[in-house]
Amino acid sequence: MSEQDAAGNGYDFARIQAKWQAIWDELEPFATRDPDDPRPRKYILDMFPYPSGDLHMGHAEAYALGDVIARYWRQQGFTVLHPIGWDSFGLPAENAAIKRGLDPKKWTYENIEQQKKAMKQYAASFDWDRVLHTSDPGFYKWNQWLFLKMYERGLAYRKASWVNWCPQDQTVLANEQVEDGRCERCGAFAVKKKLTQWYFKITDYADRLLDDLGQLEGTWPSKVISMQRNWIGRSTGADVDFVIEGRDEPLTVFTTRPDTLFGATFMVVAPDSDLAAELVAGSTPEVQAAFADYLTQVQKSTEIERQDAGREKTGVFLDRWAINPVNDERVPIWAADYVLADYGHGAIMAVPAHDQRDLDFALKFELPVRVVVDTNAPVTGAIPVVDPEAPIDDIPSLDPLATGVALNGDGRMINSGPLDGLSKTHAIARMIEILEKDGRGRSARNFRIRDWLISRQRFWGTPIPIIHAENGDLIPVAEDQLPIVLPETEGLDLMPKGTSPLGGAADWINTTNPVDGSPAKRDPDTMDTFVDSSWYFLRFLNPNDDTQAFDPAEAEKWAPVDQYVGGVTHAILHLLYARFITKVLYDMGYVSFTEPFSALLNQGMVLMDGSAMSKSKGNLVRLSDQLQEHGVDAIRLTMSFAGPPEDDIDWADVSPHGAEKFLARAWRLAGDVTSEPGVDWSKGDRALRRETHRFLADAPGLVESFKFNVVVARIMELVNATRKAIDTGAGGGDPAVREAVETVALGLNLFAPYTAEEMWETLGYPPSVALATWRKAEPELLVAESVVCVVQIDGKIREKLTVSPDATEAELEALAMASPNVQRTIAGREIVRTIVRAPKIVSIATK
RNA sequence: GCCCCUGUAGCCCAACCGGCAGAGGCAAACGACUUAAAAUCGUUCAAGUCAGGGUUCGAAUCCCUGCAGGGGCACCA
Repeated sequence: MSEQDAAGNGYDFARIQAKWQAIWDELEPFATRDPDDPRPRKYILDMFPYPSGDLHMGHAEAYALGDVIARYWRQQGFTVLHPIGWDSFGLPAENAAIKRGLDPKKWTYENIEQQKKAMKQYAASFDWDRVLHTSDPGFYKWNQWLFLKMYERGLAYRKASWVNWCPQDQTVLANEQVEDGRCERCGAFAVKKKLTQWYFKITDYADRLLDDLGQLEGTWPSKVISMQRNWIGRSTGADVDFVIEGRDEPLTVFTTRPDTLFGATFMVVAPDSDLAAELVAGSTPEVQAAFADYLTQVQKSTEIERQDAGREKTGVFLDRWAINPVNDERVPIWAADYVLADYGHGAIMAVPAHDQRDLDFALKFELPVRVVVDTNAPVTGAIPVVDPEAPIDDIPSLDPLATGVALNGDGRMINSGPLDGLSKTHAIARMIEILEKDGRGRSARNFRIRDWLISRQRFWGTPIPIIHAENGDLIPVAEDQLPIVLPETEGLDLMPKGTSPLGGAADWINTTNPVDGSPAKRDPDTMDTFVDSSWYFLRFLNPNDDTQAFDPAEAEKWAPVDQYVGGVTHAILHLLYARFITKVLYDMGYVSFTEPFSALLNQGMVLMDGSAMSKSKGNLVRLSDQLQEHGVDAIRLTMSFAGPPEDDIDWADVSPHGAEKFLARAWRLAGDVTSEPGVDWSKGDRALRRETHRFLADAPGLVESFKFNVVVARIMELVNATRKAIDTGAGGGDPAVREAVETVALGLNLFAPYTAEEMWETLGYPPSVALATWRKAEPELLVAESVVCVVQIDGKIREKLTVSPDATEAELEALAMASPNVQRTIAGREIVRTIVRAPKIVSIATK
């Protein structure tokens, strides 16, 4: 297949691959076993895959990049933990079971075997001793343990609420799993369903999840940080209590604009909230009927319709009234679906003059609008503007009733009693003071993020370790009873029907109440698979320990993960959950750190002709075909060389064939080296040595800043220089040539491990190049003998001087002034300024 | 609507703190090899950095405006 192609000279990747796979299997160079290894440690982790069958181009990119980093740190003298496992619970296995009658367990583990083989062929330097599968009872036992710990702390709880339901997958979805109103997995429109479900209380950690993002600044992609910030969505403002006529309890609302409280002319409650139901119950029969109609209509509308900001406002008046706490005005209470039941208090004060949504609503239902901020007035920075007497200019342009545009900018308060004359920021602070003094409000914060819904009505997941007593009590399973193992699928109907298939496993679901021995049932639901992946990185430390989830002492040694590598598709879901669980484990005292992943690299996607590959688009490039055609090393190299790792790779723009040619070229160098190992480098050709050492000096920084494409380019340069030295210069026997080729092998180990091993062996060394250490550049070889100093006159280059690298500024200036070119150019001009930056540039400014 | 990122040869991409725009690759052209082509090897070619303005002795790099592309959040009070 490749005997005579790329190189025409016998570079046969298929032969090399087969040869080294066998050697690696024997040598196991990447197992991390010695607990007393004195070397510094690095934990390099690739996001573990779902066992989907074959590896695809996306895997190939991710594992190539992660492996560069793992191999790099080994070369730098670190002991590297680089494990792999499988995120092996989840819907595809179950769907395959339903569709094709396969056992999900069998399907899963067969796929894992296939992928494992492919990963080994791909030369990923994983520690194969530490493989884990989340679908092993030995793993999910600890998932159940984690659940119980969360339950003990009140962080796992059950509540009835409107949840996202996927009618296709017949299961609930977490908020994070709904995209544009659709199930992120199957694309079906999600619908709302009221169900009692298990939640993890991630909102308790919202502040810390947001604030700690600051620690990740610089080591996480700023894109991911901002996505998480957006997702958590903290707003600051105030809670304000409104007295309701005919109700003992006040109605509390959250607002980010307490300064506009004097402009609150009505209130709105979410129609699907308990509050609306209660208020309506105290109203007239006519209102009750109208409300019932409205509620039905709201619940029929899909999430998509409801989220369309441009859609016309709807609502019903409840014929109930509240009292504005600052001016004692009676304000009507409406129900409208632009207010969400599960944000804030499910109710708002409406300030139509200064909020577009409220204004739209007021215009439609002819509710009063009162301007309380003169947005035309100048705002003078931090100093409060206190001049209530100043005239309010240009009132008509300020009239939202006329323009239909709410005034949400800053300005000077008017019509607001004690706030009059203040600017927005000062008015907000002042209003909060007033409210707090009167006990009618307080400063408050709200979050966009909701609690994490973790129950799923599916079979292939971790059973929730809770027993339901006949009287409805929830009894956690005792820790020593774990794991609650999934029943066999034989005879079980896995068809989705809205309730968990586990409910149909009579032998399994029926149990006894551990308290009194009475009949009881197990919880029929399984956990979201994101629970598994939120702590799996700790399980790698001792994956077979059946006495604890992970060993805190090992965690102390290895964790947090030094470098995490994976796709940006998990920017919110997985990474947020893992951060959350890590903080919970910290609070419980199991770990001493609060962030799981110290650094994150998001690789881009592999595209074809500008769009994601898919069978239906007909632009699918099969990894197996590419490997067959060009070999593992060429594909890995292509992935690394295509561009910055976080950019998408368009397979139409890259050249695996070019990579293959280059590897053959590099490989041939090794055969042309005629000196023996151990020759004295110092006698070698100086120019080539300088190239080699420049590379040795620069490569580490480039790898550490993820400029893999540049490192590859630098290896290419070194290969080109070495080729030239062999053919037309020093010759294959020169020690500098051996030094250069050995350096190429060390560099290629990161990107093309098979070729690197083969070269290393040809050069006369025993395996493995992956365990060889990087060489230090010799400083004296890094200083150039001469450098070019540019002379600029008024920004234009007029002369280039060849000078010693340690020429002084005075020398350079003198040299520049002595140059005929310079003299000619400045003749008759007055020199205003001369700037010298030794040894690079002399810049002369004239008048 | 709010927020973020990116625009450099035909294409993918380099360029440290602002200091000679070019490292590498792809494509192309030419040459060698070949009866010829492919493959292979060698040589060569290329833009003044999206547009406009500003700061500076000096701008791809910093600032402002605009255009183009990509992404995140979005009836979140």
